[in-house]
Amino acid sequence: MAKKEANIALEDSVLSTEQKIKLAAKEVFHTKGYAATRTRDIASAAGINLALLNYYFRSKERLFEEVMLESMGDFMQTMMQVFNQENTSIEEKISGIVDAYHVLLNERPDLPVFILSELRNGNDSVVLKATGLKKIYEQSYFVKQYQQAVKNGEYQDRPILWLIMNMMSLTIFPFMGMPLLKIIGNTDDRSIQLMLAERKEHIVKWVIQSLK
Amino acid sequence: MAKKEANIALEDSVLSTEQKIKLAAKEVFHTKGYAATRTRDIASAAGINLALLNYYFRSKERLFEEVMLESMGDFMQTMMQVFNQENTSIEEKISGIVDAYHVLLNERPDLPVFILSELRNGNDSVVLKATGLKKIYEQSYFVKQYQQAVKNGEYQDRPILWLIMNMMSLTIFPFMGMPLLKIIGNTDDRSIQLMLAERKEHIVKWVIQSLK
DNA sequence: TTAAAATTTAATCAAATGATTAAAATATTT
DNA sequence: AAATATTTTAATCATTTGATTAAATTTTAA
Repeated sequence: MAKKEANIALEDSVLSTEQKIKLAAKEVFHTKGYAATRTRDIASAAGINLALLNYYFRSKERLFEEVMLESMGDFMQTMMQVFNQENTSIEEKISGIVDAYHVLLNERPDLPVFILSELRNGNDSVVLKATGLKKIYEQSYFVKQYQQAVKNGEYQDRPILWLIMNMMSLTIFPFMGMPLLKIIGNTDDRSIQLMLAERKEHIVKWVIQSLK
Repeated sequence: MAKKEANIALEDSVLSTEQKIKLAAKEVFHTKGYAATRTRDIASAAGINLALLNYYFRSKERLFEEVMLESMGDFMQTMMQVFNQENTSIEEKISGIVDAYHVLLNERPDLPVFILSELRNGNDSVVLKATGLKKIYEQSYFVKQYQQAVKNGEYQDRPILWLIMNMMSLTIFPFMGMPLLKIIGNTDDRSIQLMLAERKEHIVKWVIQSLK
C-alpha cells in the first residue's frame, strides 16, 4: 500500500528530486545491497539524471549511509517504541512488538537480510550511531519490568537477551528464510505469507513459554 | 580448528592450486558476498596469481556457483542428514539438528547471512538444484513420523513447516543477529557465543512446546 | 525584466574490474 | 634428454563504474 503510494508520488513529481533519489535508493539498496547496486540503477529507478546523485548526496557511499541509518532506525524502532510504554505488561509488549514487526516486514520482507548482510560488511559509523539505540534500550521500562518479574518468580532467571533473541528469532527469521521455506514446503510466496500471518497469533505464547 | 588447518594447509602447499582457490573463494564470498568480492581478493587470499581463477574456473561467476552450491549443501544437509534417520524419535531428531547447526555455525557464523542474501539476489540455477533437496525432504522418514504423531494426538495438527520454521528460527537467527545482539546486550562476540552454547540446551524443549 | 542562483543534462574522465594473452616456467611423456 | 603438455606469470585489454565537468535550463531574487 505504502509502496504503491510511493510509486504514484514518483510519477506525479510531488516529491523533490532529493526525495526521489532517497526513496529509489532505499528500494534498490534493500533489494541488491550496497555492492551490487550501481548508481545508474538508482538514477533509473528514481527517473533522474545520473549526475544528480553526486549533486545531492556527494557520493554513493554517503547516500548509502543515509539509507542505512534510516533502515536501521526503522528496524530497531519497531522494538524500541514498545519498550518504553509504561502502561503495558510484558506480554502486551511482546505482542505489540510481534505485531509491529509483521506490519513492517510484510511491507519490507527484504529489510532484515539487508540490515544483517550490510552489518556483516562492518560499517563502523552505523554501528556507532546504533549505540544510541543501546542506551534507549538499557534505560527502558521493559528492562525494569522484566527484572521485577524475575524477582517475583514469574519467569526464570535468564538473561533478558534470551527473551530478545527468542522473540526476534521466531518473528523475523521466517521472513528472511522465505526462499528456503518455499523450496522445502513446495509452495509460493503467497502461501508462506498467509502461513506467517496465521502463525503470528502463536508467537507471543511461545516466547512466554520459553521464559518459564 | 578446521579453519586453522585450512590456513596451514595453504601455507604448506599440500593442496592443489584449484583447491586453494576454492577454499579461499569460499572464505571471501562468505564474508563479503558475491558482488563485493573481487577476483583479486580471492587470488590474494589463495596466494596465487590472478589469472589462475579464469584458468581453473573460467569466470568469477562459475567459481561462485560452485561455492554457492557447496554452501547450500552444507547448510541444508545439516538438517537433511537427520531427517532420514529411522532409529531416532522426533525429539531426538530436533536435538540432533540443533546440535549440528551449532557445530556448523560456530565454525561458520556468516554462512546463513551469506546464503540468504545471495538467495535474495535470485540465482535460479542454485534454486533449481536445491529442488533436489525438496524431494529428499518430502520423502524423509521425519515427515512420516510427524504425521503419525499428529494422528496419535501427540502434537497439534499444524503444518510441519511451522516446526521447521520454529526450529530454524530459534537455532539460526541468533547467529545471524549477533551484530545487533552485541549492541543491545553491550557485550562482545565471545559472550554471545557462550550465551548461544548455553541456550542451545533449551531449544529442543521450546520447539516441542510450540507443537503442543 | 534582468541577473544571479540553483538544478539538470549529457558527455567525459579516472580508476577499477573480470577477463584475455603470450611468454615463461614447470611437470609429464616419449 | 628432448619433446610435449600443463601450469603459472605479468602485462594488457575491454568494459564498467562512481565521479566530474561544463553547458544548458529552470528557478529565484533583485
